[in-house]
Amino acid sequence: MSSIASSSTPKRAKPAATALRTHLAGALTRADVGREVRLGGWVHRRRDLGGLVFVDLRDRAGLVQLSCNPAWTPPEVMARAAGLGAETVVLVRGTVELRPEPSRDPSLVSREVELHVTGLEVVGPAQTPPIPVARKEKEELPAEELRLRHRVLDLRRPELQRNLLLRHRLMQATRRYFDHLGFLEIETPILTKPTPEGARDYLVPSRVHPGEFFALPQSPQLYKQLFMVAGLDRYFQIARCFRDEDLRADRQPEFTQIDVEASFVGVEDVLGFGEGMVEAIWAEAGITVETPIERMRYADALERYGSDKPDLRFGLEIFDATEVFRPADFSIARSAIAAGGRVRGIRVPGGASLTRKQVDEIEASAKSLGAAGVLRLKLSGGVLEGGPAKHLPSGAGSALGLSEGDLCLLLAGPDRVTSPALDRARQEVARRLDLIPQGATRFVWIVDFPLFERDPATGALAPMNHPFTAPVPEDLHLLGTAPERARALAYDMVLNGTELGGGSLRIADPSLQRRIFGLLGIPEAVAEQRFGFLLEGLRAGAPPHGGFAFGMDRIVMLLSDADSLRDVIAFPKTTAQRALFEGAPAPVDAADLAELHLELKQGGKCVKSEK
RNA sequence: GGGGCUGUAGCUCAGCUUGGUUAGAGUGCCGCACUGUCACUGCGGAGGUCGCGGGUUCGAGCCCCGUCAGCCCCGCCA
Repeated sequence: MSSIASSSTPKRAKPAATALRTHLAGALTRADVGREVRLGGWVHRRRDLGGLVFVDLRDRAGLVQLSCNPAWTPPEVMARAAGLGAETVVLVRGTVELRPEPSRDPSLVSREVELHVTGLEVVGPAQTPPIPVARKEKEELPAEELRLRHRVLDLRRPELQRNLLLRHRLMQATRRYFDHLGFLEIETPILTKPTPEGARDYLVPSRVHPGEFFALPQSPQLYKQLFMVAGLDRYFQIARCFRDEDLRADRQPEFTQIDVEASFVGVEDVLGFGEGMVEAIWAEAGITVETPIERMRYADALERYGSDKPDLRFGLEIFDATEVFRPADFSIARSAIAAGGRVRGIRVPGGASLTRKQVDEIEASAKSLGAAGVLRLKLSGGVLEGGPAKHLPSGAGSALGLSEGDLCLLLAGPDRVTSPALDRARQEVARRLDLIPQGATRFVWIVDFPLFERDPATGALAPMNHPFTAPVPEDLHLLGTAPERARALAYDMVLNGTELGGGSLRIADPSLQRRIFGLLGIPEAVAEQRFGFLLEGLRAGAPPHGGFAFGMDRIVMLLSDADSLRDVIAFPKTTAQRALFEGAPAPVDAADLAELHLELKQGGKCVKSEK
């Protein structure tokens, strides 16, 4: 386990020294040999040889071995050391010494030096821990439920401490970056107005105003725009956001965003800020980001990769095979094309080596996203093989661009269905053929998003991003004729198929904002009721402005190689939205509810008042 | 809201397929011994609501139904 102090210890002389200790245990080196030091830390492990007692002492910086030997340790200290239980907190005093030659193995967790103990005092007795902090090599982690229930113990593990340390450093790098560019870190309210945007709000009842509620913010979106109206010019915040949606490995009900907004900017300015930020954050993690970051239009991303968050670490680009199939007497393709769909697919170089079973699995994952089935073709011995082959004219193999040994996976249907299925198929193939280079980082900006999307059921327009997103100026004329074709001044940053963040330029003109609300079918009165305070701001004279928000937790997760957001958040919630350590949520006293003017429906339980 | 996986000692797991004597292992814990260990070693010991409830059966950790919890996915979510 590597020291977590080496990278975090500031360049001050004795950062660790306090009234009770002189050094960090894990930071002692050969240079300290001969020093009389005092340490404080946790008993990681104890090895009692009878006449000799060794203790691995752990603090934030790492481990050091305490050597208790009657030659230098008083008898009562020997006895105390022999009785130490795991995770007990002790203060020790002694001399730093080089370890005897044969045992001076720097690869040992307790390294080259040890402490010859002359004094030892238990200051924080500990119960036997219900889950182990000191794990043996290859020992499995305890069940996640137990890790979350006993979170303090879990947080003692160097792995989690390293994640939180990295998180801290990335946050500081973010702050330095924006500070240097003149951005002000300004806090926004946590108790705000309920603003339905699709996601569910967490509501907080008002005691003072019966029947009225605050909401926890889903993001500081409206407030940051108002900062621009106020003339603060450049704002950022590492902001907590709340959304009452179901969880995933990469989703928590409360999460942290790097939230940014700036005035008198164009798209290039904002993309530049985002690019510089990513450069600074990745640099802090020791990774150089190649700039400028590649850009791809939304339409191209969907056409070539089937997704607005394409993974560019491998090829397998989607191509259109509709013209090859159009003349063919092949009912699957024919009916799809007749219904306005297309035949699209991917060529897998050397993919003929995939087994039938593997391709079946790939098909199953495509089907799980709504695809009817996957057509397979492969070129083997110059002959096109596979289900659709006999319906295709000779030479179809080269028309499809296939080489010997290639596999071709095709889907027929509307893009709405085939795109996500092909995206999934790309990933499944890449994983099975090991096409993803280790350590590759492929950033891409996705630009030219549509302003609206149509609800497939009702045909109603909905904002692709949010209703304050500005249209591309050249597309303004489309608002009256074909609004679904209008593009937005919006952008997302994608890394390796994961969306890191996104943003847009906002509408500064109240009349354009009114027009957008009109297209969205939001009556003026409703708009005023929901977003009145933003609209009032716009009417007060708003500068052109725009910004973005990036998911901090997700960034830390990627850079710390964690599998779950829960490993980069100190006190996370379970997938059922419970905090096992604190025991939240919890029923409350009936009297407290009454004071909030709330009553539970039948089935709800509250605590009986004892007042 | 829907689907899947998991739940046995403090912890990690075996036992379940094919119901049948006293439910095992490693580790941790307790005791004894041990002067250079570092996953210390050796000997001994304690430790079980087989998640919970119901059912089938002469008999259930094992089969069936329900339920709770954790995780993963779809829906939802930027």
